[in-house]
Amino acid sequence: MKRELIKYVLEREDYGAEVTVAGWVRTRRDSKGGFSFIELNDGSTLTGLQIIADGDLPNYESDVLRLSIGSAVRVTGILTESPAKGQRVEIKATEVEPFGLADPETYPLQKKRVSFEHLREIAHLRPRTNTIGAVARVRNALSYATHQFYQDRGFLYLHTPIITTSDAEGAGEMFRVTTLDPGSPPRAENGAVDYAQDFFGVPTFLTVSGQLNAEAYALAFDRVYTFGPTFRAENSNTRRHLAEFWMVEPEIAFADLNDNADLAEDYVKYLIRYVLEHNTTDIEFFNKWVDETLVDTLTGVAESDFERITYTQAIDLLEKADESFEFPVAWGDDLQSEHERYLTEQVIKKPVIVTDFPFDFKAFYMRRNDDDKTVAAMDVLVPQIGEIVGGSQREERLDVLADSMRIKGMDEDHYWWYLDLRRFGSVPHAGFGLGLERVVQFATGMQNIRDVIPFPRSPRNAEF
RNA sequence: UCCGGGGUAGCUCAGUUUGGCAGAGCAGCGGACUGUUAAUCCGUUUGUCGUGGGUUCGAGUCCCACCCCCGGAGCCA
Repeated sequence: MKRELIKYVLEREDYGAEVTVAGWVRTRRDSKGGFSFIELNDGSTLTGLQIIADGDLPNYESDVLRLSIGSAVRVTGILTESPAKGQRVEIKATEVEPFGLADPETYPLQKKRVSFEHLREIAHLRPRTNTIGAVARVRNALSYATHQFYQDRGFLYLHTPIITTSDAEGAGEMFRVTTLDPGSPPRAENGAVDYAQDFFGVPTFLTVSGQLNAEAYALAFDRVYTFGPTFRAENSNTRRHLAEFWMVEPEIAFADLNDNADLAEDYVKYLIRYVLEHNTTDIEFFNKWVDETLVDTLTGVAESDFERITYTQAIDLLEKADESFEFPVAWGDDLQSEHERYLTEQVIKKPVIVTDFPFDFKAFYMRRNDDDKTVAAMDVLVPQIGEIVGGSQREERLDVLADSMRIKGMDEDHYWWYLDLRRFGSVPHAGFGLGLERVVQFATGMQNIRDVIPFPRSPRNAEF
């Protein structure tokens, strides 16, 4: 049987037409006038559709009165102008067909608000709540907008490997991938685990970034982007980190750090404008229930020019700051979270792109500046979230790259193919990584990153 | 991993200071009322007080160990 999504029904004005909808009951209120109100939600939009189920229905007693929150039902009826306040249209049911019911004694969700902490324990049912439902729609919109943004600009969507042998940046613990028996792995003569007998013949891991592979394709397609899951085995217990998260990584050839910053700014603004325009109902819901400054913040970001300062200028600002920081400010030390937040929230009060960080604490592949002290790196900082984008111009000069790798203590042989890209047709190129969940957090105002991904993976949590 | 705060009814939480019958609101259930919409009103059921030891006549409360959750920090996206 044909059915229509509720978000489209809510826009119709052809009263008297017959429509069929299906979804899950949010509430049922009985009137002693001999009929019931059923609020139905199918996830297509935040707003539910009100169903009027009259006592004359043949299965009113047997079925309608047993529909409670969480029950699945299909309804056919007449589109009607609602006589009461609260909604413009409603459905006067001619047929109510129940599917699976939900025992109200044991169904974990209730009409009242429950805490996000509790919803994480029922991650399989939480998409039926207003907030998590709205998060899912915004996340979907941001994903769609990402493809639209890059496709419109001629970028090639690139699928980079999930299983890798390289630890990309040398930073961050990785998840090992193996088919060896953890109880009794084969041993080499020296007693170490013999990975020659493992599936790939070498130690392998889940990727922490698709960047190195993306660089190879950028040097063939001019502009590419990846969009997929990445993994970090860090024991991070914060509201901003996950063990499995989705990252968008564009990589552009014939480009420098400035081009990179332009791209990042355009992209972030595009995403925010997209959800403001297309997810208005959800954003207003978040503005009302989660963060009442959200719409102002998002509008500000969409309309403002991001401030651009160098790391050295940032240190100057922090040293002049009339603020006592837990961590001291000194040129050569990385910016701490408190420093980043002070810059974007207190001093500049809008997104900031900080560039040209000291070589000492940045990755080997970042292009060294002429001052021989800094590299062409950039971080995009936004209020509340902090770092939302990290990127750099890549080192395209073979001798300099090799030198950087030696200084950082890396095995050049292992990266032979990456170095090849500098041997053959090397060009200046740049790219960045954007954590999708961080953007979902920013766009919704949701405080905890575990609430903006359907089934979060974090230390001690992989149940669903 | 470090610092801090927590874990008591299906949910949100009081009770722990000073050891002495296990509590409230909401949800659920029964009823009343009502074009209702976080409905309202009356009545009512519900407990491994995170787990394991210990002290005590007696432990939710005191002691020890461990587990888990939340916030902040580090790492980063």
